[in-house]
Amino acid sequence: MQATSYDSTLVGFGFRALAEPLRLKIVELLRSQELCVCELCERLEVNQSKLSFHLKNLKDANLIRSRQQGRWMYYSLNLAQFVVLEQYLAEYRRSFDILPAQDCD
Amino acid sequence: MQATSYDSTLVGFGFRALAEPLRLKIVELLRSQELCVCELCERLEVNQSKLSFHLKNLKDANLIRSRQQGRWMYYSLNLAQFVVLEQYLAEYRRSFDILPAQDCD
DNA sequence: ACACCCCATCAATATTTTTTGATATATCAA
DNA sequence: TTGATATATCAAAAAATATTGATGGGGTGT
Repeated sequence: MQATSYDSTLVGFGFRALAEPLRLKIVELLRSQELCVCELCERLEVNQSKLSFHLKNLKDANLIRSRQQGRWMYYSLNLAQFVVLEQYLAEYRRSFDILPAQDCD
Repeated sequence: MQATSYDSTLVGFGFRALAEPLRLKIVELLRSQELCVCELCERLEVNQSKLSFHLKNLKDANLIRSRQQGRWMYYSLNLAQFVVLEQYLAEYRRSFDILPAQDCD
């Protein structure tokens, strides 16, 4: 891929974060609304510890942000990072110049 | 996410396939050229068995295609599936209407 | 036919990731 | 302060994924 500014490692972390079904559900829920952990627990029907693990994973991948308010922790999407991933993939769309393989023998 | 036509499961498989560093390297190599397994082996400096495992994974995710010619197997990108993933992410870019959380207490 | 080569697959092992349950921390309310 | 609640973290177990080395199928050339 030609010289670009993104960090391929971070992109990898992003895809890895989205690779888990529960985490994909989390971001899909957050797409319409910021939510607190307890709300996510209920809607996804998972225990709090498991949810916390996956939220941390998404946060490490920079896909979500957290905001504490009193006892509650609210999570929301970090859309900028979704754009980073989208644009990484968009580079592929522009691959008009893929060469056929050279014969191997 | 509002009603769309893609299969969220397939999208998940796609992200999962791209979540592995070696597989990301593979698709980045294929971006400029169709390549046979032996060529990929050399360039990535991995053994053939390992490569085969990851190629199968990418193929199951519909991200690459294979073409046999004689003894050689040539792999190339399936750009359409990259577009599917890109468009999945593009939906997030359009999330202007994310609501703040309702207070929990 | 034979020998050789490219690649896929398999079984065993190693590694990574996830789940679970327990515990810790921080906040709030009384 | 005390007790209750929300969330994070930790260690151990479980599950999923990846690696390795061996084997086998199919194609090629002799």
